[in-house]
Amino acid sequence: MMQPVTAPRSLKEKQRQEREELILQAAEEVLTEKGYYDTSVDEIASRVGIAKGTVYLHFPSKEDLVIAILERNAQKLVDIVEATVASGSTNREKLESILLVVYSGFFDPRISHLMQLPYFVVNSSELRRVFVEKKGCMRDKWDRMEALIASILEDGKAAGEFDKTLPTPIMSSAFFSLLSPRSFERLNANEQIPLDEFVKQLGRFYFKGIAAV
Amino acid sequence: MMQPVTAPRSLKEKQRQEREELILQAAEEVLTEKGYYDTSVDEIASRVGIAKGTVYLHFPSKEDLVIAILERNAQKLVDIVEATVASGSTNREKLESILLVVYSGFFDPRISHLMQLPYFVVNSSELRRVFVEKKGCMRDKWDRMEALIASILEDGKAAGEFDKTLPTPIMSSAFFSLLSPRSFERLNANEQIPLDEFVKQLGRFYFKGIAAV
Amino acid sequence: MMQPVTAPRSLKEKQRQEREELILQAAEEVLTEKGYYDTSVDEIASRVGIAKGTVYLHFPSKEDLVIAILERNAQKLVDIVEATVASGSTNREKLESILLVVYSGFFDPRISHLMQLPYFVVNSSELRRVFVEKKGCMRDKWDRMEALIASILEDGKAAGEFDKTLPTPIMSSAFFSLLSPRSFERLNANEQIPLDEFVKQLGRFYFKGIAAV
Amino acid sequence: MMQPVTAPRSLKEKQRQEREELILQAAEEVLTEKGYYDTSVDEIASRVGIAKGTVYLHFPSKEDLVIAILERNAQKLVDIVEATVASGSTNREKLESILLVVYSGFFDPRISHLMQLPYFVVNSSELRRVFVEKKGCMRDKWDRMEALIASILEDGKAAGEFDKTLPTPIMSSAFFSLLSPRSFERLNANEQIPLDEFVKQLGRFYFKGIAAV
DNA sequence: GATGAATGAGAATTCATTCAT
DNA sequence: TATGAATGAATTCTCATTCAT
Repeated sequence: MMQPVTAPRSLKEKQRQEREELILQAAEEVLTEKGYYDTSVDEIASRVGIAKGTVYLHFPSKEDLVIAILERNAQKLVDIVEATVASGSTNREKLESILLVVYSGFFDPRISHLMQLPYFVVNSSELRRVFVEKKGCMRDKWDRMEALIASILEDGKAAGEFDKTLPTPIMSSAFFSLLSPRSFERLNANEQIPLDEFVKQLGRFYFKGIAAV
Repeated sequence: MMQPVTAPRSLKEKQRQEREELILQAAEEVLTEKGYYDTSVDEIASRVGIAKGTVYLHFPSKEDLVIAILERNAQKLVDIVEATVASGSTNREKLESILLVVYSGFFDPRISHLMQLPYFVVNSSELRRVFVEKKGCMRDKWDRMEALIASILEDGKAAGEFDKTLPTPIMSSAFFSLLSPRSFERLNANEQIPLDEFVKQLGRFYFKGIAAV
Repeated sequence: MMQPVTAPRSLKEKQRQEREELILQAAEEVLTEKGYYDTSVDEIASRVGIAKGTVYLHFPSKEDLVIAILERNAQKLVDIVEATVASGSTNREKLESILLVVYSGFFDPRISHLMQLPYFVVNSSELRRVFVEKKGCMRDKWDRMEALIASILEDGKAAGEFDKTLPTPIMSSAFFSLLSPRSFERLNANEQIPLDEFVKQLGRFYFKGIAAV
Repeated sequence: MMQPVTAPRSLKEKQRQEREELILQAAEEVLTEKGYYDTSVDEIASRVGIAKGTVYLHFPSKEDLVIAILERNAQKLVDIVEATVASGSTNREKLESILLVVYSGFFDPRISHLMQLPYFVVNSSELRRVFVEKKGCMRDKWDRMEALIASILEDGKAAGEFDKTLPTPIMSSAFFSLLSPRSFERLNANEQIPLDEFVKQLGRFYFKGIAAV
């Protein structure tokens, strides 16, 4: 009662947070390596060095754990994209830097997961159902990113940089499609193109495609 | 009397083919709904209205069944794309018609699966291993499609239609990225854009992006 | 009615018998190679070159098929032993020749099965139950052989050749124990002893053991 | 306080050992009753009163469980035989006491399994493969027993007790053949001979058979 | 809180047996 | 009569989840 509201509590709480973070990291790791079904709670726990049961003190189910990861990643992505956008001056620069950051992230494990993981995970009736139910969380963030891109595009149109006759949704949709690092992965497997060259040319193509006439 | 010699044989064989077709269809259905791991052989069988064991008379394992579906789909896709390309006259028309046929197929269940299924299925360490081993089959077909697109793009460059300074791999990679009907699905969920309008604008954007200067 | 009792009937019947014989042979072959559970009706049928269902026209179940084989083998063994005994003149010669014929048979596939098969097959609750029930058939033959051996031993005792103070059941039991070619198999794997030398020495040992004092 | 340091550890460990022992016992029981193939992991578990999955916490597979039983039994048998041999003074006494202990064990379930189980189990192509691979374990112990018997026989020969002209392998092979309690089982079913009388007479026969001339 | 042993539903696969053709 | 496709019970093994310690 007289206790400081956050002191002893928050010590425990901090430890708790740290452990949860470790679980999330380990889970993300295994998940990316093996996909949803080949990831066992056992392996996650043993990578963290804790017991299986402890995982369940933090997340009510394997499913919830995975959802938590995806949500967190979605948030991270939004943050990165928003920060990136803020750093660009022109509308084109803003979009270019998003392109660059996402593709660079392909080799930066802290970022590459953000785009890759959903592909690895989404394929399960269980999880898909959740995505629909959790619209409030996951979907929200995705929508926010789309809105951000759309606003940049609209700004560009208003400024006469981008083609007014091309519907913004098409522009935005194309932009997202080009963002998937899978294209580059496949490309890179066959012909060795340096990443920055790839991104540069992709940008050239994209901005020519949406350029005002 | 006038019957082909293979009559009695082919009767049995025809029934066998029909049943196999039913299994493949049911499996494809469940697979698309639920993904590889949540699809049980039991459910496939019961959708066809046969016993579990019967499935194993046609396919030695669940894995083989899925592989068969993917291979068949890859072949169908190649066939469709090749036929589509043949029907176009200019290089642009050829690519435009591929775009159209793939997106139209989105609502034609016989075609929509072709592009969607691999995404749902590929995410399992088991199956991914198979894809590497089966390179001779699956990968071959995919490579063939890429080669086809690339050759159209090269022709276009030679003819002065497309931008010679843009590397063909980038053009081709971008083209494939835009092909994924997922973009449209997401788009369509939010804003109601008619499919043909979507494809038309996407084509406009793409060809402006790769147009010769 | 007026038909010859055995003519058209017996043609069919003969073919039937022949086929049954083929089935029995194939089954015995596979059974010896793989044991009861690893032998599938499918494989038996395909070795004969007939359909699985046809096997069931001859034998109501896999179990019955195996029982039939064992019974037939028991009969063959009895026949061989009885013929062998008849050919010997002294009691010792009679037993010696049984020893020899059984061990020689170890390399004669037509005989080796007779002693080996029961060991391969008997280990299944199903079959053991049957052995008890079918006492009338299998057991009978075995008993008959034991009686035959016992009578030779009794004769030998009466003739003053064998030890009267050694109970016949012990003599007979020991004789049967020594008959199992498995001992020789194991022995032969380690140290290379020629079969006839083995049998000779085994006989020497046995007859010294039961010799009259 | 006075407790050994290993207390808490060893409590868990002890329980684990106890449960494992129960599983081994139940498995041995069912195995002896039904043979390898008719023994299901389910039944073993339900005899112990635990869930199927729990069996797999102790043994990675049904096969491993059975191997564990056989190895343990082989070890027990070796131990018993070695102890028995040590207690005898003359070479004859040593062999006699082995005979006695194995046959007595026929009614002592803790011992009878040792000789019976291999016969019930070995007949499965699966397991036979394992026996070859695991030569280092199972076979080793069997070889050790054979070596022990052989050395007793050799000693007896050197001491002038046993027949020098009879090859040791034949003597040893005959001894092992006579050891199989199956002979007695059959005998006992027909004529009621007391066990110790049986063993006494069998010994008389055997030692007369190998006696020096 | 943390643990990890125990659970048991569920999945893939096999194969003796049946029966329509 | 012969066939072999179809059946489905049974088996092994896995793993998310629970709960007594």
